[in-house]
Amino acid sequence: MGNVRQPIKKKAIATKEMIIDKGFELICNNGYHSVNTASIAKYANISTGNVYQYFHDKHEILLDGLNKYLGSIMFPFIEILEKESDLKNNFPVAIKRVILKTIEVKKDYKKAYHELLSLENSDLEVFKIFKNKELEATNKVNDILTKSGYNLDNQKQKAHFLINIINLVCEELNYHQHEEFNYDAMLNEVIRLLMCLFYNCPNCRIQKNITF
Amino acid sequence: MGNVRQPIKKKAIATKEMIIDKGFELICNNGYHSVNTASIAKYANISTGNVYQYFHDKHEILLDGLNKYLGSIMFPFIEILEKESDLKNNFPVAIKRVILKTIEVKKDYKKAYHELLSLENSDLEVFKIFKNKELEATNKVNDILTKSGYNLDNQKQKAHFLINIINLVCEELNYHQHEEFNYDAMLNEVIRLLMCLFYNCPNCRIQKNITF
Amino acid sequence: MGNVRQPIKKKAIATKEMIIDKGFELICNNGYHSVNTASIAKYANISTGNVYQYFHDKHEILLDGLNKYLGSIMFPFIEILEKESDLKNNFPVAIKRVILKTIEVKKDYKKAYHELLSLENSDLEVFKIFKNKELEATNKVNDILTKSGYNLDNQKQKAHFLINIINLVCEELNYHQHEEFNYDAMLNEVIRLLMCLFYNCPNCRIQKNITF
Amino acid sequence: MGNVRQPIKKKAIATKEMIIDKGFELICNNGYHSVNTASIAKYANISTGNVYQYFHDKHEILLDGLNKYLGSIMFPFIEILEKESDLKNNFPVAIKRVILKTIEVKKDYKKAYHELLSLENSDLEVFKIFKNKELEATNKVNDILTKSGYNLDNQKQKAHFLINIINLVCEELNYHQHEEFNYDAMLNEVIRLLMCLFYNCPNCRIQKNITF
DNA sequence: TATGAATGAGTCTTCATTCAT
DNA sequence: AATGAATGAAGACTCATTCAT
Repeated sequence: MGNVRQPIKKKAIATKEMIIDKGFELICNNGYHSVNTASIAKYANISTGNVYQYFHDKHEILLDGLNKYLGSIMFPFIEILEKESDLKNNFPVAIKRVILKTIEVKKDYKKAYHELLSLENSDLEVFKIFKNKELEATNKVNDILTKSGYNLDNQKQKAHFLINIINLVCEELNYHQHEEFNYDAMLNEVIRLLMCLFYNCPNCRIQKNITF
Repeated sequence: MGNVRQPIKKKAIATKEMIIDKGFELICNNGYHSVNTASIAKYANISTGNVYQYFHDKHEILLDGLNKYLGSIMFPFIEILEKESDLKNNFPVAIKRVILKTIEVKKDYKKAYHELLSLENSDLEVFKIFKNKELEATNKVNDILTKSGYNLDNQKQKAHFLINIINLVCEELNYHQHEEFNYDAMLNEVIRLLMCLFYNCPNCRIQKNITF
Repeated sequence: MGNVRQPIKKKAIATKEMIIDKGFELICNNGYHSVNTASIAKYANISTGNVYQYFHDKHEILLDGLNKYLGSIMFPFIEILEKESDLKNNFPVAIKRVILKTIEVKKDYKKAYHELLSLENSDLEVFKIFKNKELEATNKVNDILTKSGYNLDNQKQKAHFLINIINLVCEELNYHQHEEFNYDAMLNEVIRLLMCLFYNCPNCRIQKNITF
Repeated sequence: MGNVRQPIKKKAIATKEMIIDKGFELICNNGYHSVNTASIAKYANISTGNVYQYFHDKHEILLDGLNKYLGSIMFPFIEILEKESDLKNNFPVAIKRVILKTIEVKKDYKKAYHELLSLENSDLEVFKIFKNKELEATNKVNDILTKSGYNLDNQKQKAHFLINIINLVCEELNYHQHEEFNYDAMLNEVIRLLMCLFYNCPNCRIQKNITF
């Protein structure tokens, strides 16, 4: 594998970014295995060889693209949550709004979403980036919760769980629609569950003492 | 694409099954893209050309393998749950046992699990098989719940949710370990959540009436 | 690097040999680096892919070709020497005849000769094959000498030296002609030297006792 | 192919020499085909494009390097021989010393030696430079012999032969070691041969009159 | 002169599929 | 039905050289 260059001149830096952006776009839309370096070069308006000035191989383009964009594709939820000013006193309404907005944002990422999940599960390095981004997201949510006045046992795990639940719901609603399901009811159930998770529920408190 | 034969003689049927089994095994362990037809043929103890007597193409082997084995790989949970005799009166303990057993079973499927998730997200036909199997699983769980004496609102959705949550937890515990998390606490939280989902919780009942 | 097949059917065995023969011929005539697998395939009247059924890569074709042909290209001398019936009693005349015949045979290998020497010096595996063939040749010459009635000190080294000297002369006369040299005289000098090497020369016997 | 500049300013001359030196060093150590112009430029501390200010192509760097350094790599023997003051009266001891010193010097050139031999045999222009340098060396040795008081028939050819034999021995001892050979005996045989070549040997004188 | 970015033809290699027997 | 040989299109990557600044 040849050496790669660090772009120095302005135009070259732009070229490198262009390769990441266009390459990642193609990969997300058409699938990593269906995209070849020639098409990336063409789409980025450069020659094939130029790709290899800045990247060891096609894979590296993918990884750079993931590091640049994965957060906003997989966890747009964070940014949306950050804008909720009165989360603690208004949890169910706020969280429902957040979920619905997240679903909307994720609608644009349908193809990318599937392709990236596919890569996460077939490529160890991609998997690691996912884990890192997920951890980052968890920490951010935890911070938001703390800033919003929460101070819970196992709060970080709960933040993690929140993220996973939201993503699950978004997947269900955006990509996995089973026609016979009543998704509105499901959404309310989910919010009820999250209430149990984030608020002291006397019933649940009792259950806590049950050893299982 | 040549025509394929429907095997009639016993030996031919056995050959076809052998191709499915060995091919699917190789795909699960090494990845669909890394396995070529020559190695499948070799592993199945037949000649390369003979594969195409029974299958239009490599892809068909995958699909047949999925139809045959996907259920037991992705939803071993069902079989385990079926054996719990006293689910309703003993939910938290029973469900914890079920989860732990499921985790154990899934440990053996680590490679297959990732590869199949990868294919689910990159291959529409695989995706459809997943959806079918998931629906089947949901219906079975719903039946089990009914037989166990449950009669809940949105029971099917809840069954669906139960499956998703279990799978999420198994993934977390088997494949996605973040070192800093306390997985024991997380497991208990999950069970608490499932209690909220399957039992009337006064606190939650109140919340139900909140419009969000 | 993919797996290779052992040809089983007659035609396939012929195909493999054809690849070795035609590939080696092209390499010898045009140079290893100038020959590509496509041209080998074309010259052997097969498809590019078929080359890789029997060889891991281009390099393996070279090595197989060397093992098959290097001996007769580099050491045709042996076969020629074998035919001399009265070597011991007629050494100078016989050895001159052998040298001249060897030169004639080697004239046909001019291109091959240079290319192979080039590869010997740039490719460790080729180098090793050269060494093996050279040792083989040395042993054969040693046997011929013994059969011809020689029984000398360090006879094997002398055989080795004989080969090297012959090759040197052939190179000089066939490929390295400096116009200003009198090659006929040189040839006679060489034969004189070989006499010194293979016969008891009183003068030299004295020198033997000199410690240097 | 663009035109090249003849460097006039001191710095430019230094740059050109740097390219030759560093380029030739890389080629000798890593092989002509494995070294690319980018790495030569980098190693010479200039930019890629700048190489082409001084050289038409990569090949020209090689040729310039050869013209500059080939003599001292291939024929260090000359310089060593030049220092022997009493060659004629002390031939066997002197020549043995010369050979051993030459072997020592050549030990440092192992990689270069092979690479250059490889190029000699694959590149006609390189071949020509080799021939020129060899002729130069022959003439120098001839001069040394004359100055040392020799006045032999075919003295130039003998000088040429001397060089070739020395190189052969050095190769054998430095690079081609066959474990089963007794190299000390071989060295003595070689010196004995050279005695036959450079001194009137009565036995051999007789043989001279044999017509073969 | 010098820089480093850009070019694009060329090469090896893979593999699903088809063919001949 | 079965074998294993053959096909050939396609893709990743290299690198000497030229270009724009």
